[in-house]
Amino acid sequence: MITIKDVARHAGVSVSTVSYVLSGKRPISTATSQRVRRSIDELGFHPNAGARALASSRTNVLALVVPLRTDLNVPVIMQFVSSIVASAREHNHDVLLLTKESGADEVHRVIASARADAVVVMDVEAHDPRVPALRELDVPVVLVGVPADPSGLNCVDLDFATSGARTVAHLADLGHSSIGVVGSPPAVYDRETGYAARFLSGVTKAARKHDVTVHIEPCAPTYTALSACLDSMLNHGITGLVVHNEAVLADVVLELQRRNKRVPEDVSVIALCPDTIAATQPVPLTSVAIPVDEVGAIAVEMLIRGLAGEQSTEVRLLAPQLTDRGSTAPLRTPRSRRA
Amino acid sequence: MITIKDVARHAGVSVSTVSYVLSGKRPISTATSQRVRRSIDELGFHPNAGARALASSRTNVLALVVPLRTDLNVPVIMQFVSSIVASAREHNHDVLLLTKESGADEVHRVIASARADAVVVMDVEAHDPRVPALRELDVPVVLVGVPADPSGLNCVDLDFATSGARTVAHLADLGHSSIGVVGSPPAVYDRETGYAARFLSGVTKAARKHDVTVHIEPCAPTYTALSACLDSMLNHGITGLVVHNEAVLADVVLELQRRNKRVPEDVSVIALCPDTIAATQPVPLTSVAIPVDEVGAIAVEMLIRGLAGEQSTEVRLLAPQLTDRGSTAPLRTPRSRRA
DNA sequence: CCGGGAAATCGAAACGTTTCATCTCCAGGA
DNA sequence: TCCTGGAGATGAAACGTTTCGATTTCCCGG
Repeated sequence: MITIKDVARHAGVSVSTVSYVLSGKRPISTATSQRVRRSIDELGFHPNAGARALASSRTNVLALVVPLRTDLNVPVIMQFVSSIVASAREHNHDVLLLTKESGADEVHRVIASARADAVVVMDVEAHDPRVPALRELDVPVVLVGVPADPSGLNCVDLDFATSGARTVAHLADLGHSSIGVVGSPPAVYDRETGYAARFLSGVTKAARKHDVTVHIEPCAPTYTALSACLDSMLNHGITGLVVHNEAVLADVVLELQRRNKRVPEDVSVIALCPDTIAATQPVPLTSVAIPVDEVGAIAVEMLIRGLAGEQSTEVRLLAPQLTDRGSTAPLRTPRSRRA
Repeated sequence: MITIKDVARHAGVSVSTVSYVLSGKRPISTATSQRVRRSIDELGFHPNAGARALASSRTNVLALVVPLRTDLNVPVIMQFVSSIVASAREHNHDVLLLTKESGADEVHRVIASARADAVVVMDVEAHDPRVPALRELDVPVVLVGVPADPSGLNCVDLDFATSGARTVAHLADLGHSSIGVVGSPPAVYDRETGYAARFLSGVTKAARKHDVTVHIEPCAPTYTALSACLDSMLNHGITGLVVHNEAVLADVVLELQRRNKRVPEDVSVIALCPDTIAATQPVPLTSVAIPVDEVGAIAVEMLIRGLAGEQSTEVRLLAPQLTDRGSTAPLRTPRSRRA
C-alpha cells in the first residue's frame, strides 16, 4: 500500500506538506505543489479513508435512508437516489445506504460509530416515528418530504399544494370548468405521507378560486382501476384531467383514445411527475415537474453547508414548474369556435 | 465522544481487554466480559469506525454497484438491493452505494482508499467494459449476472437457460403443444445483458426436446405493444403462455380475459419473476422464481468468505424453482375430456 | 515446596492521516 | 546594516482502535 509517507519521500518533502497540498489549507508554492502532485499520480496514491476519518473526524460519507421495500413509486425513488448520489460525489462525498425499514436505530449506530457525517432521509411520513430520534442527532440531517412537525429539522420538497393549484389554474385558464383528478393509489393516502394530500388541498382550493368543479378519485395501479376511474371521469363530463399517479400515467392517454377522446382536442391532460417521465410518454404530456434532481442537489447542499458550520433549519418548498408539451389545449365549445 | 478508554476505565480493565471482549479473539473470563459489556451499555459506547479500519485494515463495508438510471426492471433491481443490504447487515457490514454509470474508476477509488472491503456489481452485461478492471482488484468481487468471460470472477445468478426450459417443460407436460413467449422489451436484448437470451435459448431447446412449437416475441413495456403481442399470439393458436416481462405482467391476464380467454381454462400462463410479484397479482400466477433474496444472500456470503481468506472463483447458477399457483392447467381438448 | 504451563490480562507499538506549533528564509523598511 | 514579518515548509503530537508480545495469576504434578 502506498502511503502519504511514500509520496513525501518521492517528492522530497515532508508528510505535512503533502497533506497541505491535498487539502489546500495552507499556502504551498506552485513548484512544490506540482512536484507533489506528480509524485501522487506516479505512485497512484489514494489517501486512506480510515486514517483520514480518524485524524480529521470527517468521513466524507453521507448516510442515505431509502424505502427499499416500497412497491409504490419505485422509479421516482430511484431517481431521487440517483440524484443524491451524483450530488454527493460532486461534493466529494460517498453514500452509505440504509433502509427505511431498519429504523432510526441504524441511523444512530452509523452516526455514533462515525461512519457518516450527515444524513438524508427519504419518504418521511406526516407522523414519522423516526423524526424525534433524527432531531436528537447532532449532525446535519435533511428530510426529503415534510413531517407534520418539521421544527428543528431541514426539509426539502416540491411545494405540492401550489403544484396542485397550478395544474387546476392551467386548465381553468384554458376554459375548462369540469376537471378530473386521477389521484395516487389509495395506499399512498393511507400511508399519510402528506404530499399527496397537500396536492389535493391545493387542487380544491384553486378550484374554488377559479370557480370550476373538480372530481377527485384515487386510482390503484392496475389497468382495471384506471379503466373504472376514467369511465367515471367521463360520465362526469370532465374535459380536463390532472394525473398524479406515475403507475397509470402511460395508460391514461391510451385509454382516453380508446374511448374516442383525443388528447388534447377532446380532453386536456396534465400530469404531476418528473420531467423525464412526462417527456418520454408516447404522447408527451404537459406537466408540473417533480424536480428530483433539484431536490437531490439541494438536500446534499444543505448537508454540506451544515457540515461547514452553518446553522439553520429550514423547510424548503420548491416552486412548481409547468411545462407545456401540447397535451393541454383551450376548451372547444361552440362559443370558442365562433370566436 | 465515548472511547474505548472510557469503557476500560469504567470497567476497571485495560483497553486491550475491552477490545478482546468485543472481538472475541482471545479468551476473557465471563466475569470481566460481563462487567465490560455492562460498561459499554451504560456509557453507550460505539467503536469508532475510522480507528477500527485503520488498525485492523477492515472497514466492514461492502461497495454495491447499482444501475440507477435504468428504467427497465426497476422494481426487481430494488429488491436485489434490498436483499443485499439486509444480508450485509446480518454479517455486520454496511453498504456503500456506487452507480453503474460512474464506471470502474469509482470502484477502484473506493477500494484503493480503503473505504470498502469488497464489491458486488449488479447488472453485468455480456461484454461489460468494467469486467477487466474488476478482475484486477485484489479484493473479493462478486457479479450478479454472468459476463461472456467470467474467468477469475465470482458470479451468482439464476440459471436462466434451465429456467426457460423448465417453463416450456411445464406447459408441454400439461399437453400444450403451441406455446407463446412474451419476451422482455427489445431494449433488454439489445443491451446484451445475456440473461434474457439465455432464457430464450433454454426455451427453444426444450421446445425441440418436447416437440412443441414456440412463438417468441419481445414486448415493449406499453399497453399497445402488449396488445399487439397478445393478438399475434392468439392468432398463432397458442394455448400456453410464458411471460418474461415484469412490466406488462399485470396486464397479460387482464388482456386475455378481455379477449374472452379464461386463465387457465383457455390459456395457461406461467411467468418468470420474483415470487412476491407472481403471488400478488390479481390472479396469482404459476411462476419460475427469480430468487432475489437468495441471490443477494449468496452474493454477500461469497464476499464474506472471500474476506475470511477462502480463495475461490465460481459461477453459481441457481436451479429454477417452479411454483404452481393455478394459472396453468392441462390442455382442454376433446381427447382429454373423454379421458 | 517448587517448577511448569495454561488462562487471563496488560502495555505499548503500530495503523496513516491531519494539524498545531515551530522553524527557516528572504524581501523590504528604517 | 539590522530588524521585522510573512510565506513556505517541517516535526511531532494527536486521533481511537487492534494486536503482538509480555506479564501475572493460578493450578497441578512431582
